[in-house]
Amino acid sequence: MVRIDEIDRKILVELQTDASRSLDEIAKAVGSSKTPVWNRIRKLRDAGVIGAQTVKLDAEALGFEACFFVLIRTSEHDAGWQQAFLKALQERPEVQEAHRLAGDIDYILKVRVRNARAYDAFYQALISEVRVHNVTALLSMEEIKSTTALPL
Amino acid sequence: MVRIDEIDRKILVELQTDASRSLDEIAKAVGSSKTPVWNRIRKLRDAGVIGAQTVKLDAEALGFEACFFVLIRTSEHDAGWQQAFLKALQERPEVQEAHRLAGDIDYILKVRVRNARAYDAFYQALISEVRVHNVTALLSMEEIKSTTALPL
DNA sequence: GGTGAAAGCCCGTGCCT
DNA sequence: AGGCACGGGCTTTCACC
Repeated sequence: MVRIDEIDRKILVELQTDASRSLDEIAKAVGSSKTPVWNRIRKLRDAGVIGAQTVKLDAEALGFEACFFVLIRTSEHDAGWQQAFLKALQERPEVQEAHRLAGDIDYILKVRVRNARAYDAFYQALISEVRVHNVTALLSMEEIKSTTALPL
Repeated sequence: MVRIDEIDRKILVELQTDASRSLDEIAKAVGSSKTPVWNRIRKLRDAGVIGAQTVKLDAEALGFEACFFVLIRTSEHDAGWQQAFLKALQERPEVQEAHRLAGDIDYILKVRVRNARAYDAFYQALISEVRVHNVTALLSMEEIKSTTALPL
């Protein structure tokens, strides 16, 4: 965990809100000026705190109208199985999130696809690649909120 | 749903991979040149297909070490309750995602907090604001994959 | 719809305080 | 470490093909 002072924090808030802002604007917003802000951003980037710069695309407008949360239970816990499962998830672009969980359910995935048929294709492909004991899919009806912003 | 041709698609792939690339680089990558690419980006932005530009921050490095998926069942389905619940979610910055679901479970949230105690504080605040019938929290042990990129 | 050039702004650096 | 000023490069526009 990195040490971050108040100005760093403000810079991150700005960048996370709108990364297209100019250095001058950010500097003014955080109460400093160009050079020090630029040095801080550079340092945060080098430290890996600031990662890739991306744009948020409108999934619905682009025809990705189905979103599933997939709860997975497995009986297999050996290293080989886990590695194969991990690889399968990394390779499939429709998997937007994957977490290993504590407790009853072993994994949760967020899967974004064009429609229910595309989800079934994904599901069939996945279970043919790796053995899973139990799969529950939760279908999203409405995305109420979606952000990657951290509550700094 | 917007009509997108092959060049638009390539531009979106480039932008969602790395939005800091220069127009020249993007133009070369998609096999076109500056001005037409710029016009397409402008059009896509105006149409709302391209949204905010953000940076990905390293949550762990910044001390956000706990991530929960929260499954919520409710018995209340009237408009007033739903509005209050929605408002509560929008206002709480630790809620990174919220979806209304089809089926047994009514809502799923993704909640990012500093630690388990912070999650409990969030949970207590939420249930004091709105009545919910049943809440299950899934604790993430490991973020295997995380992307907002659509499989264009 | 693609090319080229021109204007202005912004990034990144180096120097000075 | 913060502020200033300069050069190169990039965005954005416009006129032409």
